[in-house]
Amino acid sequence: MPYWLVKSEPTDYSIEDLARDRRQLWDGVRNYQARNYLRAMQEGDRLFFYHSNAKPPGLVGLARVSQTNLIDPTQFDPQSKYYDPKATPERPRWYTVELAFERQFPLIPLETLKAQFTPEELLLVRRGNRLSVMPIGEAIAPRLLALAGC
DNA sequence: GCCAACGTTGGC
DNA sequence: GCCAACGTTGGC
Repeated sequence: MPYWLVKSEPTDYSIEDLARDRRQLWDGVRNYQARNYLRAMQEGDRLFFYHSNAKPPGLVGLARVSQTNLIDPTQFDPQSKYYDPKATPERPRWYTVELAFERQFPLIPLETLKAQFTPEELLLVRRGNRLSVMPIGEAIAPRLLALAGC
């Protein structure tokens, strides 16, 4: 089963928020590459949850894909900061998934990830990487799980 | 708060 | 289709 990584600013939506809500529509992604990864997700895939713009930034938990290929409703909402005037219900642009909380674990700081993985192994530590959704290599997932104590 | 990296927009 | 200008991300 594939693994993924999703970023979120904890002031925006944190792993604690997901633990409380149990499930959350992952709306607001407005990058085509990230969207394509979202569309490729299958129910049951697991995701590492990353806190960006945090002190320190790092991995904080695990989630699971609970629903796939959902139309992001915020694209049609003029009140939403994710509103996309070029999207119509007939021709939606933005798709996403629903996440289900699995577990929180002690922070694995970005610094540790940089020390343990090469940029080739882990997209996250690639210089200048700004993708908020990315795949995790099959060989890398067990190493991350081990670091997380899972 | 700074700024490098990167994506998007829009004029031509 | 090119590319400069601009906006955003996100580490530091």
